[in-house]
Amino acid sequence: MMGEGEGNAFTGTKAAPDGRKGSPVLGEDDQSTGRRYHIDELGSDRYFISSSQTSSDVANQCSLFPYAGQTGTMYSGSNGSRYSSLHYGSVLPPAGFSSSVCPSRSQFGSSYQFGQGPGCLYPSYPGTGSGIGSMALPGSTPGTRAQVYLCNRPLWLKFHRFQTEMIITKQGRRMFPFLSFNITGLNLTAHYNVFVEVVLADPNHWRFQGGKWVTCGKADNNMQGNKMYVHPESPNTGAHWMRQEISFGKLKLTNNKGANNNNTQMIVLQSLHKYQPRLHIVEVTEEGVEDIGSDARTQTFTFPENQFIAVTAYQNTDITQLKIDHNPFAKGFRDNYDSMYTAPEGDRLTPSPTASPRSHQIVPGARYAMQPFFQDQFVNNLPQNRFYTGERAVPQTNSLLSPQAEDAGASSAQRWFVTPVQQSGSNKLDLSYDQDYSASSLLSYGIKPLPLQTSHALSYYPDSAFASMAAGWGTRSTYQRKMTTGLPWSPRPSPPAFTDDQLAASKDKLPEESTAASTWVETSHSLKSVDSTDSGVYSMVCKRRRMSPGGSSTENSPTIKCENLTTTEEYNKDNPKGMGYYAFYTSP
DNA sequence: CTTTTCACAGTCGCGCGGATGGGA
DNA sequence: TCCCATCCGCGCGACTGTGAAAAG
Repeated sequence: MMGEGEGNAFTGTKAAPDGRKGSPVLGEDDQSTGRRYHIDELGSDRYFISSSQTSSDVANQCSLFPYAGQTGTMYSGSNGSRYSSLHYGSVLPPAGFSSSVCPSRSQFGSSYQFGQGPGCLYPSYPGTGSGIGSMALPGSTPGTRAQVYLCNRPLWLKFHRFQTEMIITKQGRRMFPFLSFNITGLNLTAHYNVFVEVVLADPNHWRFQGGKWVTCGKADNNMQGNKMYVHPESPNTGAHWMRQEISFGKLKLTNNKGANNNNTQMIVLQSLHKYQPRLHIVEVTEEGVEDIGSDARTQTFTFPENQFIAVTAYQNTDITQLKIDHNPFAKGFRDNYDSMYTAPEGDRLTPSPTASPRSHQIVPGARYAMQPFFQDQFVNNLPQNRFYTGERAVPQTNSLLSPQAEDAGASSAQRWFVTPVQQSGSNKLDLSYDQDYSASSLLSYGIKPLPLQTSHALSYYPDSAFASMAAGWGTRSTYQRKMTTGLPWSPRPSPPAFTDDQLAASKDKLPEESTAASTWVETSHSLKSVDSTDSGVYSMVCKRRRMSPGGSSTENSPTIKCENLTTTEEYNKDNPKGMGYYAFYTSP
């Protein structure tokens, strides 16, 4: 829980000098540490921010993670953009948590509804921290401190870069990306309810204007309706929750206030408002009854990259394209589904990496071996007929980028040029991964330990070597290889199970990961620059979709390559030691 | 003019029923 | 011949974004 003062600190840290909306989360997210990229479908990409359980020095944790020092309120900036409240390693006032953020079930009615009723929209944000901090609530004993991994985090980040939009309909629309978590640190035999709550992320009403999201008046804080979605498997034991991914793929969003109370599968939202999903884990009795007064048994986790604006129709074509590219249900809207990868090299819509002047800078395959596949392959895989021709002059993306991001410019590409040494390191990454999740885990997901990787192949179709993962990250690879892949949103366990040994091993690794994470943070500046640059490029490239093929031009190729380079690097940067596939938020 | 609603086409997963093959 | 398990194809429903029309 954060104090109000923490909010200031957060603002000061993140505020953009030019007054634009800063990058409250993106930049830092990308710097996430301890991220281990998992060879799996997209749903298996996880992120965690860990407060090392082996360390009692909470303060130290701040330096270990990208969000370090990002304590703050839900939103503190005048423009409402500074709402992320992250406080790793923050020492939170227990009082604030227990009463307003982590109400027992009996308190649920009001506490979990905040944001709905008049006058209760944000009160808890600045004052108590409202649980928006990506951490569990204090009060839980060290032995029961949970850690929550955000699955498919890279995908969330992709959307977040353009300001995620979620369609809401009267009959309810599923989220995509959907919320999926892995939980560790629970008591194996204790029972828990796991549920998601969606709260307003800021007090503003938003509208899409001039190619970007801008605030437009105040949010309607009178919105009634269900804001909570209890996982259908609740209640269940800690062992059960930790055994597999906890997916909320069936959670639906609606704007139908009348169909809310009866339908626990739907969360009622208001269009053009920004929301923040939160995960709650509540320890309950075996019968599923929450122990009233046991506030400490509730833990709340918030991932800022999960924020989204509810819309009845997509506003940003970038988001639309990302949805189409990654949502299996939208496969029918993908362009050149069959043709683009079956065409000869020269005829391929997607430019060959070797044809790009900058292709030599593309990160060699070895480095991509484990991670890059998860990230942004969609860009270089996009058919050229999607390339943006400048219809929108103001890339909305920029509004999400940190200011320094725009400084780095082209140099960022070279900064992330991968050397053979790095390639070697990536091989270690493979080992690292195997250690963490075992080779059997890899195999269970259909991942070949592969010899992949010439730089060419990897940079061009980086995800092709990992078809299952590609299903989520580079759906194009699916086209290319015509491989049957698991749905990216499949709730199947990943890793298959957390054995006690694995959990223990995971914990043991935390300090090491944290160390690596710290190193990464130091270089975050340049990384952010990379992100910024490529985001801008992407905005230009993919602003419009479904352009006539004749409108495309291979002149875009260099730009594409640049995007490819930077984006892939973006998700490599934090993984110098091959850790980082899994990152998690944990209670302090 | 902006926002919402609706019908639509395409894809996918699931369940059902029939066909097939092996064993008792 | 019967029983059971497995495989395959079909149909249905769920799901998606699109684009036009309606509503405000």
